[in-house]
Amino acid sequence: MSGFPALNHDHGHCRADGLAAAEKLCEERGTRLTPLRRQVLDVLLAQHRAMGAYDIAQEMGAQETGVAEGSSKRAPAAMTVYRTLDFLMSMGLVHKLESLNAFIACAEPGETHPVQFLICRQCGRVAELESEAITETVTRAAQKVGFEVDAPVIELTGRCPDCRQAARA
Amino acid sequence: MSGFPALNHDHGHCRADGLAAAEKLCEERGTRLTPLRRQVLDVLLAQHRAMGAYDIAQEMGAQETGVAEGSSKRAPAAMTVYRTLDFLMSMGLVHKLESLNAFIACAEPGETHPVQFLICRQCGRVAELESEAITETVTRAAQKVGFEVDAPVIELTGRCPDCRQAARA
DNA sequence: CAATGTTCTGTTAGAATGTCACATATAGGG
DNA sequence: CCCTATATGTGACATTCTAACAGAACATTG
Ligand SMILES: [Zn+2]
Ligand SMILES: [Zn+2]
Ligand SMILES: [Zn+2]
Ligand SMILES: [Zn+2]
Repeated sequence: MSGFPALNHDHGHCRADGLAAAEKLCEERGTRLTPLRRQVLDVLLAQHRAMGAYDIAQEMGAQETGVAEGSSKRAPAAMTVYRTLDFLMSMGLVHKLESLNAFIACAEPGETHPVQFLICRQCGRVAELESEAITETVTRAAQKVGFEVDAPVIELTGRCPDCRQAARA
Repeated sequence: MSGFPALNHDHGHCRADGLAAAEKLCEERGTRLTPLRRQVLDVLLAQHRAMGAYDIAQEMGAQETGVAEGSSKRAPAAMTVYRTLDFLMSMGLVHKLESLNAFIACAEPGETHPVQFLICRQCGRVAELESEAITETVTRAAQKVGFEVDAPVIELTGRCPDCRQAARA
C-alpha cells in the first residue's frame, strides 16, 4: 500500500499487523524479537510519524507498566534505543529518515524493495512509496554517467492530500 | 555538467569559476559576499567532496594567512560557520547533504533546478545530477497519491565510475 | 544440572552536530 | 558624523550518535 492512509482508518489494525509481521520475520530468520525490541517497534507503530531516538526513549519511559497506577519503567538510555533501532533496521522493520534524523516503522515489512518517503511538513505524517518508476529512473540516470547506486535516499517533503484539502477550504 | 569530473581535470578552473559565479550572483541580488563567506565557499570549492561544518571551521583555522610563516587565523566558532553556510545555501551556492550531515559547493550556481546527488562511498566525491527525468518521475509519482512535493531530497550513495574502474582492475 | 559461550541489555562517558542569546563590529545611507 | 541594518564574535547549551566495558539473559553442550 502506497501513500497516506485515510485520517480515520483503523489504526489498531496497522499496529497489530506490524507486530505480527515482525514476529513472523524474526521467526523465519532465527532472530529474537525481545520485549525491548518489541516495545521500541510498538512505539513507532503507534503513529505514522517519525520519531527521534530520544523521543522514543522518553515515550517508553512514560508508558505505564504493570497494574499499579503511576508505575512507570525508567526510560532506557540512548545507547539502548540506538542499538535496538539498529536491529530493527537490519530486519527491515524500521527505516531511518536522514533528512529528519528520525525513525519510522516500515509500512511493508518483508519487502526489501527500495523505498521512497513522503513527509508532510504540516501534519508530520510520513508515507512510503514503492514506485518502481522512481527506482528505475534513478538507477538509469545514474548509470548514464557511470555511477552504480547501492543506497538511494529519497525523501520528499511537501504537503499530504489531507493537509492540501484543509488548506483549500 | 552532470556526473563526476575526470580525475585529472583542471580543478583550479572549477574553483575560480565557483568564486566568480558567487560574486556575480551576490552582485545581482544585492547581497554581500564578505571575506568570511568567500572563505567558507572557497574551502568547499577546494574539493568535490562534502565537509561537515566543524571540518570547515578547522580547515579555515589551518589555512595560513599573511606572509609570516606559521601565522594562522583562529578557527571560527561553529555558529559562525553555520550562519555563513545558511547564507550560502540561501544564495544557492552551497547544498546540504542530509544523509551525511555535510555541505558541498554547488556545481551549477545560478540554476535553481532541483538537484540529485551522487555520493561515492569509496572516494567520497560527490557529483550533482540535474536529471529532468528524475524530477518529473518523482513529482508525478507523488502526485499520483495526492502529494505535493516542495523539497525533494535525493542522495544516491554508491560507486563512481573511477572507483568502479579501479575495482575491476 | 552445571559449565560455557553467545547474545542482549545496562551504564557511563564522550564525540559530533547544531542552536540560542547577547555582545560587538562593520557597512551604508541620511 | 550619526544612525540603522547587517554581519560577526562568543559562550553556553541542546540534540544526536557512539565507544567501551560490565552485567544479565539465553542457548548449547557435556
Ligand atoms: Zn495506521
Ligand atoms: Zn499532512
Ligand atoms: Zn574540479
Ligand atoms: Zn569514487
